[in-house]
Amino acid sequence: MSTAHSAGHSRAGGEVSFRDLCATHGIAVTHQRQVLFEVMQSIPGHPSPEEVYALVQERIPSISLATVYKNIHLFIASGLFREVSMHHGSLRVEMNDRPHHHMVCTRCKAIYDLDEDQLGDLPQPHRLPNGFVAERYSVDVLGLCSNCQTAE
Amino acid sequence: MSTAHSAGHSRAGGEVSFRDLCATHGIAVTHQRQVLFEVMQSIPGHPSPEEVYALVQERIPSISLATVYKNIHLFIASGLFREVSMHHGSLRVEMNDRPHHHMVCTRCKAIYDLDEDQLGDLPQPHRLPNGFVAERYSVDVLGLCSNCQTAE
DNA sequence: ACACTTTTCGATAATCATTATCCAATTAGC
DNA sequence: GCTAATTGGATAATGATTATCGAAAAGTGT
Repeated sequence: MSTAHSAGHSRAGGEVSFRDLCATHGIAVTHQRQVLFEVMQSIPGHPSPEEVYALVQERIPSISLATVYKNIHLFIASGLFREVSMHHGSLRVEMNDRPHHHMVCTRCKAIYDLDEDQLGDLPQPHRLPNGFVAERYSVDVLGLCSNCQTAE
Repeated sequence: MSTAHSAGHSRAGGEVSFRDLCATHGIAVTHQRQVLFEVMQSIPGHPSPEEVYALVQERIPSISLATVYKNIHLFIASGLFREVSMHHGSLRVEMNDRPHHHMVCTRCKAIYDLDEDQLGDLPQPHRLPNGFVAERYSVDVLGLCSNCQTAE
């Protein structure tokens, strides 16, 4: 039988592609990273690190929460995943009472207000999935502020 | 001279309106709330509680950080201010690799994915203020999920 | 496969943001 | 002004995340 013996390169179904991914992104392949990656891809929605930790523990009981954090950050930095919100980690309050949106610098995390009329008209949602009722839109324009464009 | 003696009601320039605001929103008027409110309104951008605390301390050196937190939350709950981001406080990761946006329930904070084509076309930004260069848009549709619509 | 170098992992202490607690001080309503 | 209810201040407690550091595993050249 043609049992795959692709030791060197790779390219079969799923398992091997993670090695390629790591090679592409220049990070080392470890067992915990592989399992972490697979578990995260299998989770719908946007789990917290603790939730990911709990699920990975089913396969690697000895894994440490610190490892989960380290590798989630590594995956984000490598571009394998992405943060849901680029906003500051601490409570931020909106004092601008005019309707507006935000420009968020993905590098330095600065948030600038962007008046609604500077953005253009947003689509009106007819019907949203799951019976969700919209109250308003909040748009983040993600990009680089002028400072961070020049910085290396 | 017609020096205002509006002891009871109010309505002059700025200072008094805070009493009205509190009355409208059913919260008690205290010195620290008044100063906190004024300081926050004078700050551009989206300061952290620590930053607000530092500035309020200039006027009320004895104020406690806990008081700042308590009243920022009170102001948000009363509708005087609003949170910049409704997202969860902990790190959330995006595993959905298709272009999409989010529906965020303002009550239970759940985040649902919303495929890009379910939303409609977004405006193309021609030129953004401060030389900001946009990479992509991220839209949060804020509202209530089906569960929270029925809940009291 | 082997020895060596570098990176990663696991355990845990440390840090940061936020919340809870509890008593003194201040408001609100007579 | 008097009394009850609310708020403020100091600080301990909690929850999330990061730093530290020796042990284990991965990467590399042979």
